[in-house]
Amino acid sequence: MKRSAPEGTGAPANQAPTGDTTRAATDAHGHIDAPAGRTSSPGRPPSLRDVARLSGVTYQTVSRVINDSPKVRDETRLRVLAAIEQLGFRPNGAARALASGRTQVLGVLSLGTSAYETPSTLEGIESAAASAGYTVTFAGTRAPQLAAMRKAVHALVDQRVDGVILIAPLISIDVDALPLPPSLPVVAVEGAPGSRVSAVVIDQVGGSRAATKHLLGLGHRNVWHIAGPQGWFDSRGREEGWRSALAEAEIEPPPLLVGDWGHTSGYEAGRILSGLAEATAVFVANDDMALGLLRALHEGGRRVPEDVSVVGFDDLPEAAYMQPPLTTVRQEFFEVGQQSIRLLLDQIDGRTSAETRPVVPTRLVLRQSTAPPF
Amino acid sequence: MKRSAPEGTGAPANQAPTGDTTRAATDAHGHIDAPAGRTSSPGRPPSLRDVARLSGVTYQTVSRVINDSPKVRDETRLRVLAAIEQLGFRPNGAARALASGRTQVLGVLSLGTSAYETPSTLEGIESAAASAGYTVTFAGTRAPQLAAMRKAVHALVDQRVDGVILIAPLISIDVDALPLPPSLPVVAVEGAPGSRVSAVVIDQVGGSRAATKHLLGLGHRNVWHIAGPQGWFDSRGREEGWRSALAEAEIEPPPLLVGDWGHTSGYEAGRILSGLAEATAVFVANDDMALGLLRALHEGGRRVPEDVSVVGFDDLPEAAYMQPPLTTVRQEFFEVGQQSIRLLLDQIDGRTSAETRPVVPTRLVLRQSTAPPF
DNA sequence: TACGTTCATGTGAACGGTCACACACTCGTC
DNA sequence: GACGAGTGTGTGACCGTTCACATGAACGTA
Repeated sequence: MKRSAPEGTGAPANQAPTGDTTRAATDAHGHIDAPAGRTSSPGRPPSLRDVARLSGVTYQTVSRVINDSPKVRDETRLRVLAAIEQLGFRPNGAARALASGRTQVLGVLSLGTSAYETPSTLEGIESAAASAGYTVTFAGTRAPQLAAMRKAVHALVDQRVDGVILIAPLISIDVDALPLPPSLPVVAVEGAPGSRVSAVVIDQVGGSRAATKHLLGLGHRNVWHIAGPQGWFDSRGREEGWRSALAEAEIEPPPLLVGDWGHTSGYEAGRILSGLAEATAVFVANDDMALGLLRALHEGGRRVPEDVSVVGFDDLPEAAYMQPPLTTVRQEFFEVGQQSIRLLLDQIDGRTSAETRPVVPTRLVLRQSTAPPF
Repeated sequence: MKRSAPEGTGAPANQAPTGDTTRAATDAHGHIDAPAGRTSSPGRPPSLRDVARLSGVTYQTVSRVINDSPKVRDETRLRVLAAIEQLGFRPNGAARALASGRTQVLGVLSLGTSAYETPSTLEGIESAAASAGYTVTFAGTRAPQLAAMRKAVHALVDQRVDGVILIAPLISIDVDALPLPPSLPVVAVEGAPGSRVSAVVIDQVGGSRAATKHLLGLGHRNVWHIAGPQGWFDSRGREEGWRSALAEAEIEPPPLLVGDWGHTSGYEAGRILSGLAEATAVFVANDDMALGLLRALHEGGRRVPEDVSVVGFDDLPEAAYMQPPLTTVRQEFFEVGQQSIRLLLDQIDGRTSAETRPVVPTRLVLRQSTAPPF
């Protein structure tokens, strides 16, 4: 029933491509047509062949037109474009992909999208991809279990995406264990160093050093740190920056507090710190935890910045409106997204990019949550 | 270069259909090859035919196996599965889509993804879609201009997605003006009432009424409102709920303040309200603006909730950690995502869902930003 | 013994494009 | 006046599946 033979359109094949303007005019479909719609389709959307038939050329010529081939006479092109418009023709991506071997789709593999950073990075990815003519598909996993990740990879591979961006900032994720075809271009965001994939990294260490040194420079004798969960590249980098700045000042680091990125864990760390009179400066691994800390400090009767100075990391939009406005380290997530696409397209197009591991800078944004001690 | 004739296998054009088991056995390239990987592929990923050849059946049988057809002998199935495993075969989605007419991909059309609500909804969409065997593709626009939206729609249509979820809470967006094929299932999240698409809506009005009545119930003589930008369904619904609650109490609504959802606009509205002694209760259209308001009130020396009561909308994760913890109206974004997928799948599978316009409830979450006046 | 059934597998034709090449024309050139 | 070089357009094969149907073997049953 589906596969019916092409059948008597009644129109004899025209030999002279007259390009008759009169015809074009009379047939101008600019008029307000019946409410039903412009394409009186029998069911299946129009194909190259339908357009070809209507405009009196072969499907190949139509193909040339939709691909902007220069080898088409202007007159012909116009005729074809009119037919395309009239029929509401849109090329079939699946057929294209099958024939050409390229899908013009990029895959993003991530571990959940509710954190602020991910969607923001995604925006960068999406916009950069779009301007290069690519669409973006997501395959998420909430759990960083290998099995789930494999499944997500399969979804992408089955779709034959032209490239993959891997947002998997967990140290435990072994990129090489993922069932990615060796020929598939891959770019990792944060992490997976040493493996075959190139990566975009954020200058975590630099930002953390700047934050810690800022507090030290204010005159604090020591700086406490609320770290992110173990196993994250981000946590590690930030802790490292903090340690290195302290080491440089020859200060023995105080005990490390560890959170899980969430507000609550920052709050809990804050309960502990509230009781410690010597804790006059705290560098928190992200703004969310910093918010929790701020609240705990407030409840504990310790004023910020008079009694305790706080520096966060991320520069979320709300950081400027916290109580007090939070001094923090800004990360350019959008740029991360853009850069990762750039890198990926380089791989796809066989360009050998000079830098395989671009570092996106961070910068300290001073607001009102820090002050000299006393 | 790509289309090289099948060559140098030494095998003369075989007249016997490929299913020759003997040949398959001798020619089995399944031998343990160099550590490089399991598939000694010449370039192109393995296809049904490759698997068929290796396992001594026809491509059709392999097709049956990967589609779990019951009409395959167990022994055969095992043999095929082994070959699939050995070759690392993965079905080609494009070819599948072309032949079957279904892509198993759902499209999401939105206007940017950095707001909290969108990614959260997206998560719901993604997880529900995944468990139904669908992948999700995004087509974003930052600008709600029709031209940009059309382009995004085209990206989805060209991909031949099986259905579309439209996140476009702007009243001005005319769904029917989008170049969506009439046969394509579409579900809108919030809005676009009256058009051919079904929609998932959030009980904005109910939530707002609850918020306003709560403030009134506390003894406030009046309730001010900081609304979202004009042109959003959300803004409208929240304003409506507020108005209706006031009307019910026979209170003349105070002048409306209008923001743009951002922290800053809430802050600015707050500067105004700080100077107004009679403004003892404020219902803000979202938590972000509420945060700005809180900050402005603090700077203006007005205590919350002692001098001014504040209720927000959304229940962002940070609401509980604001200063003071914010009483707000909770929206279940994740559920919105799930519901929209459910509705969409109903359309795709031709199920006639009982409800075409499910309403996701909201609920007032009491915290510490409200109190009786004085 | 012949014969319809059932189960397992094979066959050929789509699906809607792209690719490499072949085929007319129309020129300018010697 | 035949010839090589563009142009623009057509032709056939192929991409990797699914679909509808054909075929063949094993099995009762008349």
